[in-house]
Amino acid sequence: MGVIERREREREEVRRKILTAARDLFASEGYDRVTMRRIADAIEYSPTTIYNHFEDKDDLVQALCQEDFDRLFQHLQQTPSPADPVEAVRQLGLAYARFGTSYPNQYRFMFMTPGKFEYLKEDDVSPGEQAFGLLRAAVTAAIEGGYFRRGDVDTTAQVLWASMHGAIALIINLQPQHWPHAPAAPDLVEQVIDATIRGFLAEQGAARRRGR
Amino acid sequence: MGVIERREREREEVRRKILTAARDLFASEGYDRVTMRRIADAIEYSPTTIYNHFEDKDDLVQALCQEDFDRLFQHLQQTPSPADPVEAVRQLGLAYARFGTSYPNQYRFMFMTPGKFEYLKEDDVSPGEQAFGLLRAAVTAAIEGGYFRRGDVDTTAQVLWASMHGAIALIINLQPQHWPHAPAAPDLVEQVIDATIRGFLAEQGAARRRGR
DNA sequence: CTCCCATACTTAACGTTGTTAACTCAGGAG
DNA sequence: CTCCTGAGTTAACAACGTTAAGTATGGGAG
Repeated sequence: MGVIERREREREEVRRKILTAARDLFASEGYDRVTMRRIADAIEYSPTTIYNHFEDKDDLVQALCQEDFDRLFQHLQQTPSPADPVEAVRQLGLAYARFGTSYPNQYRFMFMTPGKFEYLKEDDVSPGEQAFGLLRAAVTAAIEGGYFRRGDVDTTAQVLWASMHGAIALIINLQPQHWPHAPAAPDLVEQVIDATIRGFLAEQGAARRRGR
Repeated sequence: MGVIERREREREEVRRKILTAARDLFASEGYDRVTMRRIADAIEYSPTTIYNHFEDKDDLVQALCQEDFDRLFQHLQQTPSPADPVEAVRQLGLAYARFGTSYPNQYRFMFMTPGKFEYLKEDDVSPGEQAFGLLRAAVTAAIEGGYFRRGDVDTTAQVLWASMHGAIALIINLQPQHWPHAPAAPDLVEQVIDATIRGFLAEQGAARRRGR
């Protein structure tokens, strides 16, 4: 009697349709420019149908966000990790920035919409924390290898995160051509990650890096 | 025949009423939570009246933003500037962060709303550019004094700005208690400015700073 | 086969939003 | 006194998120 399984599969299928349609619209427009009605139009259902699968717009968009965190985690995990711990941190930062600038609308919603982080408490290990864990691990390696100055791992990781976030946020929010004396976008990202890394180098690490 | 002057004065008065009412609501709630009707209620005029003074909601909120940039500039200008150029940069960064975390809604709108920067081109020297000019000047002094490594002034200033912006953005958008292993808010700000400054110190500057 | 009912979906509506067309009406100009 | 400018209001529009009420479809029970 696989009827209930089939039903569930069909239900999941509609849910997927909604999610992908919403993601497409979302990726090209912003949060408030995407309306429930337009999502419904895109999948050729009535607007009310969406409410059979999601509590409200916030719920829908949070489900989307959940998946995006997973994508981010996978994106970071797939970047090759060089043997040099400092270079590994650098590559991780660049990959993070690549994600943010490539999918500005998703990034905006993930990290720049106030009060959207509650669901992080739901799972014990959310994708968001997993992603942060990658950075944490890289920083730990850099500290223990003597490249980074000794200090709190979490704080160091957070500072790196905050700096990169700032670069990404500026780039995707204010069109660079409008602010004073802007360097090209990828340039800013590299300058920020390099400067922040330099700020954490131990004397020994700095010497080693100079010698290469 | 001062009648037209009086009329103009009255008109300006209503305009001011709108602006201050909008600012109050705006400061306590977000951009989209403040409606034209509520602003109108607050000043005891009909909603349509606002449209006699401002093109639309964006125009109103941009006028508000204009003023906020001016406030930011004055806030930065009023912070005491120590003789040590590095310390001056540091204090400037901290003052900037204080502004951002004290007025999160204004800050959000100034720097985190996409495509709101067009008006920067209107004036030759906008308050935004003036504020950036302060940072630029401080950085120039630090470089010319031999404290900061030689390099493009604008790029260095932008990196400092981006880093601080990242710290502020994280703090005011995601409530810190929700992210993993968060340091206290002012701590993060200090850690970020210190790390970034260290990243720009010339060897000579680092030595001088160590010796104090 | 028939009745029934759960479930997926739609239609139609409500209240709220930004915005505008059409008006009222006071008061100085001629 | 008449006219006209312009600030302000009323009433409405379309679009939004959301919901109550209704329709159909299709498998299980008698």
